[in-house]
Amino acid sequence: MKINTDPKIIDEILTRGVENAIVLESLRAKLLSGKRLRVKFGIDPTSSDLHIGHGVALRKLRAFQDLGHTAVLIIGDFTAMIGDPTGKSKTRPILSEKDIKINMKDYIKQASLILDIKKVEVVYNSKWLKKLPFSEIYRLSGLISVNQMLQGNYFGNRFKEGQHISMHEFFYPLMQAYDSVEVKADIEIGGSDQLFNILTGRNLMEKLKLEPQDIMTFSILEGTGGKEKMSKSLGNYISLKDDPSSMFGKVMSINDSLIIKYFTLCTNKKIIEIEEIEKKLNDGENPRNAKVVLAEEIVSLYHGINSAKKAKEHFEATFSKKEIPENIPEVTALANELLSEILLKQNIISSKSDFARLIKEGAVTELEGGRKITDLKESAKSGTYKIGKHRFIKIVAR
RNA sequence: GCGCCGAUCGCAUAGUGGCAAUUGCAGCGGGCUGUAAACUCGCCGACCUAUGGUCUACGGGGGUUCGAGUCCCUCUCGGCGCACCA
Repeated sequence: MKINTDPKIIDEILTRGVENAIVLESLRAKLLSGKRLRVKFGIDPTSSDLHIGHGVALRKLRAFQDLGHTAVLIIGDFTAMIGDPTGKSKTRPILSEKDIKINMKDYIKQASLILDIKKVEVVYNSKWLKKLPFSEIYRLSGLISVNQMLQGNYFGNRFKEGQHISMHEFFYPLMQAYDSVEVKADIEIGGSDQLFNILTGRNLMEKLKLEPQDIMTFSILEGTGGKEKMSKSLGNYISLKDDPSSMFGKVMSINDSLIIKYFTLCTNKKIIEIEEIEKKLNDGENPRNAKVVLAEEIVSLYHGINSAKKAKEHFEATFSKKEIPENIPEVTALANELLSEILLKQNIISSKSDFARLIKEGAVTELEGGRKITDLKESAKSGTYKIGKHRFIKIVAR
């Protein structure tokens, strides 16, 4: 495949959602040169699914692919065992090999939702890191200065505050850096929280008299709550594996202030169109409308346009018009069985005390009769029940 | 090895010997509507014969006390400092 050097496309790659481009002019020159570049993106299998925050970098990687460059996807099966200390105030627990294997299992499958996976060079960093003899690690770590490690970044803060820093944590940036050496990266991309690690790669390559990689980092995508970065452990993430409906719903639930950022980072909408939307929002247009467009865009990227349309209909029926959704889970109830017991068995409520609270708050309704349940000892009758805003269950009594 | 500090409900935090325990985040519910947003009010250990009652909970074990998250002893884990060694 020939390398596309269209300056317009290159310009968008270099700017859209980009926080740091180091060195910008070198990047541009490389991309314009027509040379096939090796673009590295590393991801640690620390959780079992990828979310649209990962999608930001993966989509950028795809953009490079579309120009004809080589995407090098590093699965950090080795680094995951140590745990990236970035942004953590505490040392991260070391994951077991077993956990990592489970997590790795369908990373590739998920990544292929975005990447042209046949053309991706997928590599596992245990391949080289596992074999590195101590003498070599000793030599490599000699090339990185502790002063640098402690300057300004998270290690620095922890050091100043007198918090524990384990020696092994210093190896994380070093390992990530060594990955770059091993795969001969021309460019490494990642979230802006990875800047220090990626810079260490650039640094190490220089010390080893290699052409140093250039760097692109992207703004970190906030999760649905709007404050914290999207992450599985915070439960504020939109997974690439989410089914169309819940993906749609989660996008609808993002904080209004994130709409433009999501458009920029998570969709292919043209910049001009995004600016148009932004203008309308500033003019007081209902953010809901922008979010519907956003949700449809995002869902169709991962599930196709038809599923996206269906998800939209489903959402509007359920939440805008408050209709009863289709596909409500159905259970059969035994005679005299209590409603609370059924809900508990179905994991819809967490305890009978929980049920008592919900009843007190008027959250349980029997839909056909439009009747609020007020009795704790209500026995299960046939009907559709709604618990809160989005928990539904259909009961068939025998 | 010595010394100091710490361990509380998912996370983070408060806690004079009367505590199912403060506050923030997250979560859940009601209201409102623009939606699973924002705002607002409320909830947020379990169980029951349920405007009350019982049980279980502040790292583990023991003790003092009418009563212990709070005091004492001990163990475990973690952090920091010092010493030692190079």
